[in-house]
Amino acid sequence: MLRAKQTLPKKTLSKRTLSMPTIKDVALAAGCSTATVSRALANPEKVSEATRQRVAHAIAEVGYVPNVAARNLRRAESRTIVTLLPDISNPFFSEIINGMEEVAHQAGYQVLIGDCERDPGRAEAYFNLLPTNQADGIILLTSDIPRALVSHADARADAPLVMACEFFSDVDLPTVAIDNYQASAHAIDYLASLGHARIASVSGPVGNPICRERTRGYHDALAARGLSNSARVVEGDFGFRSGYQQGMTLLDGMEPRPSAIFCHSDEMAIGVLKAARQLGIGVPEELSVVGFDNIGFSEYCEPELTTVSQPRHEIGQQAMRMLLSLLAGEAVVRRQTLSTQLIVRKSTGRPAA
Amino acid sequence: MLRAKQTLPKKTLSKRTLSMPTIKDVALAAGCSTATVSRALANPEKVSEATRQRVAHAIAEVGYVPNVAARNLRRAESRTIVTLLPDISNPFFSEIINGMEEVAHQAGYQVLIGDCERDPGRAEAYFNLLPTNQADGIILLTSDIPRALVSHADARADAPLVMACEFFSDVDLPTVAIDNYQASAHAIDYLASLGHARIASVSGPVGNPICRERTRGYHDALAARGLSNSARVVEGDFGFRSGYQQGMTLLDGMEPRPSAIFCHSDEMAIGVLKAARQLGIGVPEELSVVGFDNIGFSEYCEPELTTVSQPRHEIGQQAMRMLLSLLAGEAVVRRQTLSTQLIVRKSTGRPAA
DNA sequence: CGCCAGAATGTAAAGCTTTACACCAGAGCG
DNA sequence: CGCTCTGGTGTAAAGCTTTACATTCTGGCG
Repeated sequence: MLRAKQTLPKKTLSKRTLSMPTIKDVALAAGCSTATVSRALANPEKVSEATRQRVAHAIAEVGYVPNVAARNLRRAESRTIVTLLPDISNPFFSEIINGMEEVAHQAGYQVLIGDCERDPGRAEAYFNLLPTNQADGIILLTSDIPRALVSHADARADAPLVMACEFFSDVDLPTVAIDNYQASAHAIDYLASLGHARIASVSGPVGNPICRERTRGYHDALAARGLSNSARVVEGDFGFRSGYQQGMTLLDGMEPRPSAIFCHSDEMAIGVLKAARQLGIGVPEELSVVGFDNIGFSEYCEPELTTVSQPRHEIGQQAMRMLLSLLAGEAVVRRQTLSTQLIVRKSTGRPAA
Repeated sequence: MLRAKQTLPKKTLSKRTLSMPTIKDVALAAGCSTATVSRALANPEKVSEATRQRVAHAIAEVGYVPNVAARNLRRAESRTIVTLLPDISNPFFSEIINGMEEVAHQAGYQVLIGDCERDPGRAEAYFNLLPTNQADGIILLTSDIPRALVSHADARADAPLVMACEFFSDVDLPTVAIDNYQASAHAIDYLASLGHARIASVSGPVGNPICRERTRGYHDALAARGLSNSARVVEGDFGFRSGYQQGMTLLDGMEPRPSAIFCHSDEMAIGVLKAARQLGIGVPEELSVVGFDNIGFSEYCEPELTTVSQPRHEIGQQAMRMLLSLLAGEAVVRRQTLSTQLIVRKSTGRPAA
């Protein structure tokens, strides 16, 4: 079907059939210099009203749209923020990302999502975007990256790095997160108040600081109720499968069997639910299960999951705001703690007997 | 804690404390011109072995890393591919994205994820990245965008646009997808072969071409079995909630009640499962449910979901390969169809009585 | 009236790379 | 020996914008 065109020189112009108008064309049309056009766009207050008008007209007339690459090159910035996360397929992150994008776009920034899926090399590649101005800042949604990448960052108080949800035990970055200790303790307290005396926990990776915090909250809350001797923590990886496996461990192997299980993620809680089902253990009659994150599924599993909800959208927004402030050279509150909420659904109840 | 530094001029150098070495520095160190350095990197075969060595050394010595912004400006490209999707929080897309990123990174491209979450303005903004060389191409994972954006694209055979999963009824873009008609017909056939005679369907948005295809497959498969008169299709939006609501419509309102429901997404199928549970309808004894997509959760719901699986990773890979070929000016097979698989789990069985 | 401040604008360099073109030397060949 | 290639390299322009600095002009003030 190839129409006309055929007679073209070679195979040039696959893009930009007619090359886009540049700032020069605008200057010509407006009868002023390129500098003035540039100023009219970037610092309107430095240009007279009349000129501003003429420039605006000229821009519309020639259909000018600024070449961002050239601008970024000159300004030594990219207007791009990278967010590093361990696993893009975990729905927990999507709402956070939405929050981030919302404020980023409003400020004229792009968000580049960096999936590190447990390959530390990836993280390094993304960090390398920083010194070359391919990215202006990074928001970390994972602490599972080579420490060397960030270790020097807490010295420079204005390094364009912020953590969201997670944190490092040894590097002090600006952070927005929840109080994991509190949230966990509160969940345990809730279970204890229902009468549970044997409360086990499926933790996330024990190397993960937020899991440590949660486990600390778990132990302390148990201790406060004098239930320390029944404590039992097993390790998962936040995913369905590990929840199922560890659920089996806790429910099939142990004697006496726990009457409640607190999980560090909804996916693992749902895995535990499956294990219980398979073993013929009724939830919540014989076993209570609490998850963490309040992902979409948690309302649709059987039974609906009691879980700790984080304000994910807000976490994303705040983290991005914090990073943009950092980039603007403004002072920031280096630690923001947002509140959680225990959402009680159908997977928890009083223990049998 | 602010160390030394305090005595700095103003607040300059927040980045690039020591400005990065440029290609000039390398040229100096290697005793050649910048052109030669550039060639040594981009077209090694055009440079003598000896020079190549010297350049390599010089690069290592001065710690040079190319300025991508400058390169992109000069080359009028961005090495960035945008993928437009309707909803980032839908886990269906994450595996596709992984596939895309895999081949993109290998080829030195970045993937920018564009979440259009039902705001058509967003899509337009992303399309505008194309003429300004902020993006080199777009992969569409949604057909729900203003038609004007793509309508002229099928004329130019080499427009850097490809569709994955979805397609337009009226615009003929290079596409990689499954055979939705087939896949749907196969699922219905499977249900019919179990003995089901009243098979309803929860479709995705009826304006969506892939849903039309699936519904066509549904009707034809029914007709082939002489079951046309029992056909019943209701519309959802792929999400949990709509599945639940339409499940209620089908199961609570209708007489006689369908004995099987075929859903256009796993989320909706899981919603139907919840509706059935709430109405005390046993699955699979009294009702069979089939989903679509085989998302992670489908193995962990109750009962485990029978579903149509798409090769998501491969779809992502192929789509990206196709786009990169397009960009390279190579000819491409404009329509790639990948095969699906019906994964039978526990949510389907022979109808009662 | 002369000078100065300040507003408005222009000039040109800088940001870093790629690449068209020119140049040179050496090889092969008539 | 002279010519033509060709492989290897250098020069400088181009890609587009921003911005430091220079310039012009105006009005105000002493």
